[in-house]
Amino acid sequence: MSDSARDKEIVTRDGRATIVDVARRAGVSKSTVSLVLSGSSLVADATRQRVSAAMSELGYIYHRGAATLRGARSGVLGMVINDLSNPFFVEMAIGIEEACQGGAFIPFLANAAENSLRQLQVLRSMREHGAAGILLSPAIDTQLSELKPLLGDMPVVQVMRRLPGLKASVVAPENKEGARKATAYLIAQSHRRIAFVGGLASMTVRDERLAGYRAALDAARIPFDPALVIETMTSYAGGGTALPQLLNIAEPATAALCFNDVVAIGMMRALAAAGVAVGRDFSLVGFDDIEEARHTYPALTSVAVNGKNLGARAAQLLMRQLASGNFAPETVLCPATLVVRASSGAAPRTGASA
Amino acid sequence: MSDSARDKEIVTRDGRATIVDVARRAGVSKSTVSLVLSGSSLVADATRQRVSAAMSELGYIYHRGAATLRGARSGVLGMVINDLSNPFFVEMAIGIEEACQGGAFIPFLANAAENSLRQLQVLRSMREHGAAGILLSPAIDTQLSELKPLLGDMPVVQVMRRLPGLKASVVAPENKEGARKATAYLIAQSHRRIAFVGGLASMTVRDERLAGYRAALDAARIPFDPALVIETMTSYAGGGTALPQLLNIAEPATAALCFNDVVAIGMMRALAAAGVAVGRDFSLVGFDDIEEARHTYPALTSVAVNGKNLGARAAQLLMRQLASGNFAPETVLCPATLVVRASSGAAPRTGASA
DNA sequence: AGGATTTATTGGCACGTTCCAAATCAGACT
DNA sequence: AGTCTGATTTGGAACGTGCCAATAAATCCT
Repeated sequence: MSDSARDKEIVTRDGRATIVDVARRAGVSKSTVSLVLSGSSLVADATRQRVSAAMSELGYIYHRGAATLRGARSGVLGMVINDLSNPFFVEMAIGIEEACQGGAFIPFLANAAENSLRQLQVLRSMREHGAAGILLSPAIDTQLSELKPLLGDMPVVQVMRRLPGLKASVVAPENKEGARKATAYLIAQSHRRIAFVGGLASMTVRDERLAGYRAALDAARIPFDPALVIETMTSYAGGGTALPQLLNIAEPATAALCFNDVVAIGMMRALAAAGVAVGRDFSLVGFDDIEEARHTYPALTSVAVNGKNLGARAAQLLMRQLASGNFAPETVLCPATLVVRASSGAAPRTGASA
Repeated sequence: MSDSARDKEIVTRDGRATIVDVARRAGVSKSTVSLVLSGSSLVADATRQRVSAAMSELGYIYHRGAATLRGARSGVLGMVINDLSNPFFVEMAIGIEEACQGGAFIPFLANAAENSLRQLQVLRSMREHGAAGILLSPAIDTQLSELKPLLGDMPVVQVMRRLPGLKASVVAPENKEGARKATAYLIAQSHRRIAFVGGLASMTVRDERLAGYRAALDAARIPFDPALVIETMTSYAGGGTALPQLLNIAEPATAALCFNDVVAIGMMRALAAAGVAVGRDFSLVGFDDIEEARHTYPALTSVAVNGKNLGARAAQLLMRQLASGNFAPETVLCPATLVVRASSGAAPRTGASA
């Protein structure tokens, strides 16, 4: 009995069928099943169909672990995003997803929430699973030294954020130029006391945007006033906290360029609560142009970065590098254009300047 | 030469060190390294340290594929979310993430964007990688028959959404009761022409919320008018399209309960554009209470579901089931409470009723 | 001291897949 | 009939890790 019984029990163990089970069922060798799996043209049509039938009859599932063991690549891309509570990064993630549609890769997202320890765990886990590549927007306090050994030889594309010194491709918006344009626009609206609000000093993105702000001031011969530059958390709440420091001073600000839209919207709410008419008494400009910027009241003027496009470009770059095997770091800058809406306008005439 | 050379070359192949390489370097057997890896108390402290040192010297990375091959569980949870452009689901995902902090599991997120084909791919990929369990918010048009074989014996917890007939745990808000409370509140504000706006008929969540809406009407002896129930896409844009059908009719609506906040906010914008004062001329109530609801103007009255809590509860349930090995389906209902803000108020006295 | 028990360590096999070289087969041609 | 060619198919032999049974070393008990 034992011999015939062994022949009959096709599915071994805990219900998970293997290619050997499939092979036995279809009356071929496991090698043939493997060929069918990889879509090889070597196998005859009739055989292919017999094997496919056996697979679905047994509810076969491919065991990727066994495959990566033999060196096969896994077909997953890891995205590591750090601030999913900022809609901009969600739009970026969606852009990445969409760019991968129909391609050979499936992206998985992990949110590290600015926790660099968690970021390390997540990256390690992705590497352990044999991710083919990584799309990374590093946590604010990421240490280069701890990140480097973990990434090893995995192809990495940095999106939006960038870790100085990391030898990896970068896809980012023209932060400096965008901020310069926005500030120049406010100056053209005859604002002279223009604040820069939001973000923490350790963020490279903020450095770039701040540099654009200063460049525009310099070009207009407006002196830079450190009192008008305020660090905050990059959250709705953060935007609110900045307000007193801008209005309760000798020469109050009449306009603000915010580090991003989330901060701007938080600030807009605080302004409304303080009875200041945004767009008339005070001009507000955000950055990123998230979808919500169109729905605020008044609608928010913002520097459009197009997060979806940014994500898509990054995903395309990574997939192109994976396909070609050439991982030389590249830098892609995406345009940032000013979108004027109702939250900004001419400076009120009460100011000290002409 | 060949013999001594073979002994010296610790790291084989393409730079990836194995447990055997580590063992040789530390002067122990691979079994001992394996024990160190699993944190066993069997291994002596001195040995453990020697092994750990060897691991970091070689830049060893654990090969999870090989481990799952031997039957080990992978430590990843898969979350499959379908509408990441709805901030509610983002909040839910963050809740899941937070609940996994410090636990033994790392959650990976995949966005299927209501594409059931993609959802299948993503689920298959997660299963192939040996995910320990799945947190699923199924795509709208998911077919039970195609989902079932793919899930197989993987533990699944459905969050927010639910696929009728799927034998898996569910964590969801009290949709019916929440909608009932919101509608009763509008009735108490003396509204009589109350619309229900948004969502598509195929959504179970909508069915439940609509049922609550009807229950409140029935309790107040207000006749149900199908003309006041409008299907839309669950997007900002969708909310806007509904407006003409509510105002350009014989007895216009004076209030609306929206399927969710995104629809409500879209509708609020359309109302503002039409010159209708939200909160005075027209009362608007959303559902979910996403963070943005507090930032609209006027601030949006909404039925608070607490997406973070919902996600956290689901993650806890799944992890508890994984720890105990008992996968009997459970149902967890989370409270939904009405949060009144400025977007709703008493009905204008121009109406036909008392 | 000698066995019993505990504490550390170790080979070797198995897991499910891919790849390679080799084998088989069906015609076609010499 | 034998040989060649191209089209299919097939046995292994890895890949890196976990587990089990066995061993070696150290400690205990009487």
